[in-house]
Amino acid sequence: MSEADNLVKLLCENGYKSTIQRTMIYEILVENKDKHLSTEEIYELVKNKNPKMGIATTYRTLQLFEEIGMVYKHNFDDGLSRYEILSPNSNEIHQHHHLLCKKCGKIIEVKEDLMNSLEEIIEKQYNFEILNHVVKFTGICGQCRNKENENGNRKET
Amino acid sequence: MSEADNLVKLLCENGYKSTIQRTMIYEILVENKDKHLSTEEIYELVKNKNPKMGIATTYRTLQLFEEIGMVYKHNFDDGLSRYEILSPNSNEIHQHHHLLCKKCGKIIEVKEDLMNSLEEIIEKQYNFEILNHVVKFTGICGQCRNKENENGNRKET
DNA sequence: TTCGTTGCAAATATTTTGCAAGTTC
DNA sequence: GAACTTGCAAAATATTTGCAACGAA
Repeated sequence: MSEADNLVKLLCENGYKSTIQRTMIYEILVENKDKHLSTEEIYELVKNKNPKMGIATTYRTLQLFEEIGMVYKHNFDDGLSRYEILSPNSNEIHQHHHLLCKKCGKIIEVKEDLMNSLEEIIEKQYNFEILNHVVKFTGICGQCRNKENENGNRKET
Repeated sequence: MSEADNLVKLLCENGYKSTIQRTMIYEILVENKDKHLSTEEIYELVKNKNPKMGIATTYRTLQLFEEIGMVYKHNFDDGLSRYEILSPNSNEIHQHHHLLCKKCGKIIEVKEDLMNSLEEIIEKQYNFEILNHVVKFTGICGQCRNKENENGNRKET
């Protein structure tokens, strides 16, 4: 249970309460660190342990976890939101390079941090024909940063 | 109308017919080159010119356009698919750098191709606090490339 | 004429929300 | 005990599909 201390702390810091449901979802995410589980999949896994679990709670919890920066919400264009827990200790930017095959939908994860001549290397190393690529940065824009400073760090309602 | 020749050619090459609806959607996309219109928005714009237009056709057409590489399907996590026409003449990889604000949902487009020390520059230049970033490459994976060679270049059914 | 395409309506699928009951601090 | 959280069911939203009528080659 000591692992979950991190969760309790994060929730508390953001003005949220610790509940059995949130803890169970957290545990499932930790057990599946390296996967990209969908909301439905997470819900099913939690329901195995606690049959009373509701799907709405799962949606609400994962949304909350994203808000407090505990998970990353992937979008692989398969019509589902998929979540991956972020390492709590590192402040480094979590970097993921994914190769999404348009034909079979397979997701190939590239581990290395190849920002330079990335494309060339990927083309060769993975035999992957790059048709298109997108770089997305998620964060807080200037305007919101300013507002944050005005309002302190309170939770929105 | 000469612009649309490109559409007719692309459709024909892929075994599809040219229709009024496809042409109209193409024209709307060309008129809004630099925007990221949602399916609904495209549908509304086309319906202004042709009130008989159906939403299902819009969905089907945009799906088709993506398949033949005429458009890029953006995902900005706002629950909608957004489309942008791709320049037909250039074979270069269409590169987009987007700053997505998690709080207000604003999409800031970064025009420059800054792959090196990108983060540092963005942090300063846009006053954007980067929490996370993802690099996605869309294309064809090795397995599918091999299959393509076996099957020739036929349309899937 | 043949077969792809359209428009409508109904069906799916995912996610969100209202609300009463239950839980946490 | 006050305020937050849950579970259920209903609602909302986006997208897909069946099918008869239509249109393009």
